[in-house]
Amino acid sequence: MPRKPSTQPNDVELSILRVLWDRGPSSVRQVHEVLQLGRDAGYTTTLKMMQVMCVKGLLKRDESTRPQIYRPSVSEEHTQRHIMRELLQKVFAGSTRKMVLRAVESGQIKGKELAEIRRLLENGLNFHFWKGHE
Amino acid sequence: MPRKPSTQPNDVELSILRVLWDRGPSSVRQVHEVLQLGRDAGYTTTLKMMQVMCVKGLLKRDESTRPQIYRPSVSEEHTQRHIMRELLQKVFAGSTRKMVLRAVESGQIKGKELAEIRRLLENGLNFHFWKGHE
DNA sequence: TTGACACTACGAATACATTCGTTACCGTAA
DNA sequence: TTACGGTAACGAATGTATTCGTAGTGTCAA
Repeated sequence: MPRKPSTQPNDVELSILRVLWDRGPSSVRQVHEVLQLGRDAGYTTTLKMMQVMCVKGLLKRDESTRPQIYRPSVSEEHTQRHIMRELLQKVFAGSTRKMVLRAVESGQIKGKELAEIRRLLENGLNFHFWKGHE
Repeated sequence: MPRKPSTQPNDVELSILRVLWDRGPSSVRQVHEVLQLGRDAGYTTTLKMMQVMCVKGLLKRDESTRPQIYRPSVSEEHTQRHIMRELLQKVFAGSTRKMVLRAVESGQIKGKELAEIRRLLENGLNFHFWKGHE
């Protein structure tokens, strides 16, 4: 009596996606070397993870080159949206207000970034407002 | 060659915590009945989960009564903060700005809640500002 | 063409997560 | 006290997640 497969990338998968999002399409070894900074897995572990992610549809692989090059098949933006939407329900019981507040709290915000956030929020809110969400 | 135990409550555990946070200390049956609305697990499954959560330190149990009463040993606020802090690194590469923006986007925001969010944000930002985060 | 070396594929190994079936307990109504 | 109905405890069952060891392939220089 097992659990159901997760719809979203898990922790390790996210760390791999992070590398690919930041540095663009890469070989397994390139990804692996960046990951080494944060943990201590073997090369074949990284390889296996990326192979599994291909099966799950999280990555695509270009086999025409050697070594093979992997790229994300999901965008950073889309993934972030999806995760936040799930979190909104699971952790914040649907309260956007509370989630936004916690998001703001979560960072050690510098004065400069603070102003930038404020500005972006005005845009974000207006955007939603004008989109017609009542 | 296994994985390391997760530091945070997983999905099912969160759904149980949600019930306890919302309705206060409850028996297994009470929790189970609320959960039934969303899924289809048996009573003993819910029981087992809550027992495991006690071992993990997520819940505490009052054995002086019958049926036994469970309460969260972690606060909703603390859990939300922790999850958001992790997410900030894993999903948003440390960009508070982007996380806040996605949080705002994630909800279908109504006009009334929109104003409230804006107000809370001013408070939140000022709070952080005055706390001295440069 | 062949050896050296890196890159791939496969599948075993093992802890974790989740779900139940079964059995043991408890308190109470009769 | 005893049977009954609900509650708890246990441990089995079975995916999933993660990690590697080992063996197979490909590339390229000498």
